[in-house]
Amino acid sequence: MLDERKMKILSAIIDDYIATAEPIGSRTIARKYHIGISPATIRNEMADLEELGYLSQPHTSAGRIPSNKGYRYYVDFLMPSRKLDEYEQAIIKRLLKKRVRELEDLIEEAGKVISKLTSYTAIILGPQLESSRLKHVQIIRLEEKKGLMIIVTSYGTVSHHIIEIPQNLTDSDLQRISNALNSNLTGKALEEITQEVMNSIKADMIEYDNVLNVLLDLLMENLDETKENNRIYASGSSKMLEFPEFRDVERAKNFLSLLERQDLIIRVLKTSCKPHDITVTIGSENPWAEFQELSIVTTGIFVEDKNLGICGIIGPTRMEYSKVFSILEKVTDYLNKAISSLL
Amino acid sequence: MLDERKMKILSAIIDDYIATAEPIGSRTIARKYHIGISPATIRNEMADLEELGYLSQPHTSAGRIPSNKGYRYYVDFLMPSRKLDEYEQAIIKRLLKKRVRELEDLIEEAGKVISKLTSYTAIILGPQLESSRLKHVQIIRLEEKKGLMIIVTSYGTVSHHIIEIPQNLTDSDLQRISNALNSNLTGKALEEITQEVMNSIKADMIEYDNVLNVLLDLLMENLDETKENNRIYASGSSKMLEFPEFRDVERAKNFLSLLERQDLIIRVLKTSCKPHDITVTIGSENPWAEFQELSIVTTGIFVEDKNLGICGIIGPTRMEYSKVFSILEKVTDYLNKAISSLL
DNA sequence: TTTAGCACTCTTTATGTTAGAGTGCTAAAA
DNA sequence: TTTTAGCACTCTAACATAAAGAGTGCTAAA
Repeated sequence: MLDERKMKILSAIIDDYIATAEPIGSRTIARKYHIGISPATIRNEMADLEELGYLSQPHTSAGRIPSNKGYRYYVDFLMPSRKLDEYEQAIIKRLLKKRVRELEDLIEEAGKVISKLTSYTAIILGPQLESSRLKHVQIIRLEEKKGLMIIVTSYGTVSHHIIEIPQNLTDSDLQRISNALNSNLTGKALEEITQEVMNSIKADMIEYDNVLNVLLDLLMENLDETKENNRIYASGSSKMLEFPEFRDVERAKNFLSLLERQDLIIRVLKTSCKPHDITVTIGSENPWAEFQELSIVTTGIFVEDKNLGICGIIGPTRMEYSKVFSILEKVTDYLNKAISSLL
Repeated sequence: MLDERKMKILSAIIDDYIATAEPIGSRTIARKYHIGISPATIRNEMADLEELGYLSQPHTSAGRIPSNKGYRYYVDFLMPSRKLDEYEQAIIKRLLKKRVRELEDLIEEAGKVISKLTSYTAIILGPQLESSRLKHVQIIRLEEKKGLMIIVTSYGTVSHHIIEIPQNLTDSDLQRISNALNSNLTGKALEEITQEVMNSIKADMIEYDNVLNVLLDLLMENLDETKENNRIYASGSSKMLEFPEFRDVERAKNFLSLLERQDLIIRVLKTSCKPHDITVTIGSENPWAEFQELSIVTTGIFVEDKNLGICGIIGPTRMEYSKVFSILEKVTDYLNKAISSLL
């Protein structure tokens, strides 16, 4: 644990660096943040902080910048808590008022709000449906041999799939099959609906024999597709180019291509996100090398202990953590309320 | 009309500039493209071409670069037609094989293929549903007071909307209403379903009186939402940063924020796209100033004379037009086939 | 323990210089 | 009349050099 004076200095350096993106020297600290000690003393303390690993120096005669360890200490102990200003409050409140009828739209809107308010890139991972329960299945005929299979989950997500209707099933057959599927499967978690369950349904309804087989296989397939609802919504990526960190086009390009690698982003979000808490992953704390100079702040969206998605922000390690925390907290707060009213 | 020698020179300059992004001088042309005349003669011709507006000079002692007018002439008269290589053929063919069951997925895939093959940004505007016909409407009950309204169009697009089911309608009521809606509305183009049509249905089914009113209003609302299916899919934007045109971060940022302005992009696509033809809009030919240094190549996706979407490429004016044309042509070709088989 | 003073380091910015590419013009050649 | 060689001229990009500025670490005094 650092002593109070070191904390003050570290805090001042990080605050300043977050604001200016420039290495900061002893003189500046003494002038701008009146800690009541001379630059020389600050220099000594800074040398200590560097030795302890909280700061680093781009080159011998430059000021100091925070290291990842420094940011970590800042986030854990030093970061001031921050109230939202009226503008931010207003924008977030408007989220709730938007006429949104589906979970996915809501989540997308939330992403836009977050990126708008923070200027960082918001990444939102849609509802994880493994633990959702099946609410309704229905097969509707569209044409002679084409139908629509609709799957509704307890999270309010709807997925539809155009399917081939085998042979000459009548409409009432379809209805009966739909009913049977519903009475057997409704209320089950998606992950509980396994091949065995399907087999037992098949056994119960041998009258339809292989026609049913085909439909059940299709359902199974579509359920799997539904489960893997790993759609992510990223918004506000162009704003990131305003940060001096990305003044170099090469870096900007790397960042943007990173965002296009959906699979990687999904894994990162999932590993970094701890339930019921805002999690920060700073630079090299991230196991993927591509994120060396980026920080990720995530929080889960939970309603009734169900994980309905992950809300994240990705930005340079020099990030306004304090602002990001306050906004992320508020948005997920509102999101939770909005979702509850939606379910 | 230019004489043949001027055409050759203009052609060489544009080909070279497209490949290298460097102003090109008389000496280089004489060396690389053996037209059989000396640099001095080429210089004279270049001065003529500049006076005619086909070329311009970044500064007095630099080579020439094509002007917008030059590109226009190139695209209209000079551009070599180009065959796809095997790799490109293979990638495009794979499009058809992808197991895709919905129009929108297909369109999205096509966008990815285009951006992959061209390295420019592909922008695809989803099916314009105004002229599509209603294929099926159905209301399904999910809970006591919640239902799902499903709208299927003749283009194979499905849209669903969670709605409140008013009062205590029974399931068979819902079925009857669905049937009535279907028999009255199926086959009608979406744009034909007006308030008047709705009113006449209301008149036919007074038994349900205001309950029906509510549902019909909801349907109307949702149809409107369905019609405005202006979803665009952009892919491959990060690759654009590799072009020297975007080596300046400021330009890169402008380009990326441009892409985020969906409404503008939609308008641009719609105005630039002429039916059944590949259209090129070069730089300032575009009425929107933001596109000064960009070119847009678009083509409509038509099946049975119905516009099912617009396929576009956006890139720097220094674009490999020839390549883009060949790829765009082939992709929409395949797309048409794939869509026909889907409908 | 703190601070003033100072020599030293390193980057950034400005300035000047040079090499190279390309042009336009003129006069000779075809 | 058209083409070409030659040449003076222009402009940029690249490099070297110098000066200014910011910041440090160390020493010695407070």
